[in-house]
Parts: sequence; C-alpha cells; structure tokens
Amino acid sequence: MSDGRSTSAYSGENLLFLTDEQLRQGIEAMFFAYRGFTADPDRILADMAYGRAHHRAIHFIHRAPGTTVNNLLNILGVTKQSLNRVLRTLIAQGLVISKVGKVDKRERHLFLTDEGSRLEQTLSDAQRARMRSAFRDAGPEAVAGFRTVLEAMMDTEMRRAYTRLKESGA
Amino acid sequence: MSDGRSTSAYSGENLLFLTDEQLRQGIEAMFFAYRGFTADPDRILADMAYGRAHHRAIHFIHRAPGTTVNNLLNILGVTKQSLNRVLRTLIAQGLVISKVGKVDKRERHLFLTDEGSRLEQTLSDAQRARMRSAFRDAGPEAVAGFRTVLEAMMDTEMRRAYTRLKESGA
DNA sequence: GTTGGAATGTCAACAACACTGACGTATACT
DNA sequence: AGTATACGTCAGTGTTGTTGACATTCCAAC
Repeated sequence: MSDGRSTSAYSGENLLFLTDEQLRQGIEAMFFAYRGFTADPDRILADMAYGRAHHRAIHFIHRAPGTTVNNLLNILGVTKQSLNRVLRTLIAQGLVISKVGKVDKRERHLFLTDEGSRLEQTLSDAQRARMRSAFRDAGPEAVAGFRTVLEAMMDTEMRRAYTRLKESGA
Repeated sequence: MSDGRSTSAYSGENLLFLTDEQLRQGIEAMFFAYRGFTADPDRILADMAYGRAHHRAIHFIHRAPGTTVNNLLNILGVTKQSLNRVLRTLIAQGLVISKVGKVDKRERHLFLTDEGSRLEQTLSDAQRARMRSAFRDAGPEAVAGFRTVLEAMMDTEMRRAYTRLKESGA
C-alpha cells in the first residue's frame, strides 16, 4: 500500500480519479446499482405480505442463527420498535422462531424455520444471481476493487459488523 | 475483455471469486456501504423537513437543469405521484421552480433556485467527502473496479440513464 | 375544425416502514 | 433491595412509496 505502480501509483501526480466529476459519477453509480441490487428480491416479496425489511431480517438470521434481538438491532441499524414489527409478523407466519436464552433468560435467540429457510433461499438465489452475473462480467480484479471501495465507504461501526460476519463465514 | 491476463484471467480456472460465500460478502458489503453512503446527507436533511427523496430530486435537477417531470421520473424510478409530492414541497419552499414548457405546454421544466442550489451544494459536499475519502483510501485501480462492478449490477434501463448522465457531464 | 386518444402533470387516500416517547415485565448484577 | 439490561408493546408522527381519479394539452384521424 505504499510502493510503486500496482497498488497505489497516485502519490502526488495521478489524482484525476478524485475530481468532483469522478466522485459524482461514483455517487450516481452507487444509486443506480443499489436499485438493481434490491430489485429482484423486492419483486419476489411484493407478491407476499413482506417487504425489504423482512428480507434483511431473514438474511441476517440465516447468517447468524441464534442471534439475539439486540445483536440484530445493531446490525440492521433500526429501532427495536421497527424491528419488532417485522419480527412479530415473521414469527406469526411461522418463518422465524424465538427461543428464550439458556444462560440469560432475558435474551431471545432467533432462528429460521424450514419455511423461513426456504424463503431465504429463494430471495438470496435471486440476489446472488445478479451479483454473480455482475461479478463474472467485471472479473476478479474489478471485484476486489469493488469490495475495497465499499469497505472504505462504511461507517467504522458498520465495518466492524461486516468484518465480523465475513470472518465468521469463511 | 477477452484476452489474457489483466482484464479477465479467469477463463476456466480462477473462478473462486464466484463462490456463494464471495457473493454473500459482496451482498453484505453493498448493504453496509449503502448505509454509509446515505448517512451524511440523511443527517443534514433530518433537521429540515426533507428526506432522501428530496435529496435525489435535487441532485438530478442540479445535474440536468430544465429536465421535465417525466424525465426525472424515469431516472428516479418512482411513480409520478410520489415524485410530485416531493416536488410540491420543494417548490412551495422555494428551492425549485417549475416552468411550463414552451414547445409543449404539458411539460414542466425544473430548475433549482439559488436556495435550492445552496442546499444541493451542502448535501453533495457531504456525500462527496465520504466518497473522496473512500476513493483515496482504496486507490485508482480499486475505484475502476468498483465502477465496473456497479455498472454491471444495474438494470439495462438504469445503465442507459447512468451512461447518458455520465457522458453529458464529461 | 372537431373529436378521441395519448401524454403530462396534479390531487387525494392509503400502506409500508422508519422514528420518538413512554411504559411494562422479566431477568441479571451488585 | 435497588439498579441496569433485554425485550416487547402501545400510541403518535413523518417520509416515501403505491393506486385511483382527474385536468390539461397535444396530435392525428376523420
């Protein structure tokens, strides 16, 4: 990260990628791409009684089975009232179960039911298909750059959450 | 896009960047990064009576002054009723003016007022600051990859809109 | 030149999902 | 016993999306 050409050849001369115009293009790319990113799951969910908030909850419960409500709250960055509304419907519909903690009975640990897992699979298949197509078109080096920039764009707190998840799944 | 090493050295052997685990990390990176991406403007807007939708409208009116409502609609991908509510408040607060079209009187052409421009500046300064910091940390090659993947992730329709904007601003 | 359909934009009502604030209950810690 | 933590819930509000109904304007067929 400090030597010659390949990793950072911009110490002083090559800063054209930091012009306002380039930044603006990055901003707009982010906007349009995020729309594509959520489009497929949104389409699937529109037919059911669920929305994007349900998708997010299901995704992270799948990722970290047995996670507590509080943990999920931190990851999703919403209020407990907002999350609770979502969880209530998911539990009522039998997609998620909430188990009282064994060591700390105040905590509720969240799991997907079989039906919840099926929905998660459907949603993530759709989202992964687009991501896979984009990754394949762009190639491995572009993907590495993509990830590097996104990580640099996160709040430090979110980056920690992201890293923790990333490492737990490797 | 079809030759040897540098652009796509993955024809058949090097597909590890397309595993489900890698895709999942990409999805989560996108989720967390988008939160950071919108965080700064959101904070500024929270104090006023405006939200993210107002920001988007202001951004694209600034980008393409004199654009019609219909054009803006296609870019933003929302219903005209939804956009109209936002525009109504922006016009009422004197941030945007709407001029009846000269050749086609059904059309309304949209412009930022001085005050609207000031708000746009404030918002985009905040957003660009984060983007600049992320770009600088990541370096030019990563930024190129970032842009490549994002473009590949867009719907074709959105990619057209993005490209049109990109070229008009160069 | 009138008429009918398409395009453009506006108003109204409703749903989803976020927020704040306040409160209640159960459990844990000291 | 008293305080803090984890979770759930009720009530109210704001932003942003939706559909439906409607007015205005343009254009092309007649």
